[in-house]
Amino acid sequence: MPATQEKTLGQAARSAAMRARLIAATKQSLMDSGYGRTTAVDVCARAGVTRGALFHHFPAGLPALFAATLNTVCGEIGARAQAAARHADPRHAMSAYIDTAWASFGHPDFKIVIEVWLAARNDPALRDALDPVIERFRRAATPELNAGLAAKVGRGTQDIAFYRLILEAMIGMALGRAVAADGKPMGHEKAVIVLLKEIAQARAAR
Amino acid sequence: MPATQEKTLGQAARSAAMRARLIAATKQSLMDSGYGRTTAVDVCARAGVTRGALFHHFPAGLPALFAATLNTVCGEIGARAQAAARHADPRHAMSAYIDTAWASFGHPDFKIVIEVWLAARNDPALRDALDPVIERFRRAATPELNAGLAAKVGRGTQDIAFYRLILEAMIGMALGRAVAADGKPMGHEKAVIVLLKEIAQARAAR
DNA sequence: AATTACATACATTTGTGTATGTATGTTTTA
DNA sequence: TAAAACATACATACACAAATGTATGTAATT
Repeated sequence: MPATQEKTLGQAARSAAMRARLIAATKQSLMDSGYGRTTAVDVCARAGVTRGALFHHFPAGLPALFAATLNTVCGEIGARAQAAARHADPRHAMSAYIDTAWASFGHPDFKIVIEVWLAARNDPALRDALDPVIERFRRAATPELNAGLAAKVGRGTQDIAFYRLILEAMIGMALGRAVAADGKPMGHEKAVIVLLKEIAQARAAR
Repeated sequence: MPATQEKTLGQAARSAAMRARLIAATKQSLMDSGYGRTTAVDVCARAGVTRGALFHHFPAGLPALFAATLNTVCGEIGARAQAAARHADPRHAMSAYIDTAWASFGHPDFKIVIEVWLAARNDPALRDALDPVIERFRRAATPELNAGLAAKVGRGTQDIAFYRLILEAMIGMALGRAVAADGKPMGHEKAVIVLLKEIAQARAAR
């Protein structure tokens, strides 16, 4: 039972657990209320604590909590991509990359990234807090800055353009899912993925 | 001079002019503050009127104003697409379509669509107000529902998948521009457009 | 004279930052 | 190894800002 566990947990572990709870509550709130309605009050209500707890663990307030949440979500996304990469067929690098990328962008959680990322555009405090996370993502997703990625997608101008096309299409589909009435997939996603793979194979066969 | 013009305008025209001013102010606010910071107070300050004027012309308040703004912006986007279509080379239907589509999605104003559209996801009142506008757009952009569009992009499963790929990539790039620090284009957009056209021609040559 | 087109004023709500209180845990010291 | 001393982890309370809806006032049109 959690009550006794909490007793025996020690304050460091308790602290980490509370941070995780607050981040999970923030994810929840972002998922079903969006950034605009994700307030400190709402998050704390979901986490079952008062704002005192939030300000204790995140003295900088909501922006810091959003940054931590985005960091967590991006970590999970990266982990999913890596897991998908393990199951991918290494004989078709580009097809494999498309699968791994869609494992990231196609996941419902990506809505969180979109919400927070878009909101940061007009909120200087949030933008500052998010900057390191965004920069980390940018480096990971830019072939010119990521040798491993470049090895997969190629280094030519055409290769990079194709890589960008893949990425932008996936972001577009992720946005479409985020604004869909119920967050359900839109139906044509699979067909687009298949088409991208066909194009990739045609390009490889050239 | 506007002062005397306003005198001789008649109340119907004045009313229309004020609505237009409020909508323009809303566009401005959405462009440089985003949805979250676009409030009735802010819009009215930009328009140089009090909230009394807003509530007079839009008794339902901000949601109605957002709907009217989105409607206006979508109209302008459609007009730009039509204008671009006139200059397009009719010999390459798909290439032409890509140009006209990018004339719409590549325009800075598309940020407004994204902001409002995404916000509507979590605001029932706004969603209700926006529903007709969104439905209109959906019908216009779905080949299965729009014969003219289907004639351009084709009716086969593959054709529609390629059409979706184009659309999603453009939406992705539009989102990227919307979240960019200064709303500037991202650099790879042109290359992606060119690549899409090449793919289109390769498909046509099959 | 009646309606339209606004402005003004007020009450209410909602969120935020901060200051202070208190219980629980942890370390230090006797 | 108690017990005192301190730190941590929250909750409570208050002052304040900003936005909203509405009600009422007033000048200009028709």
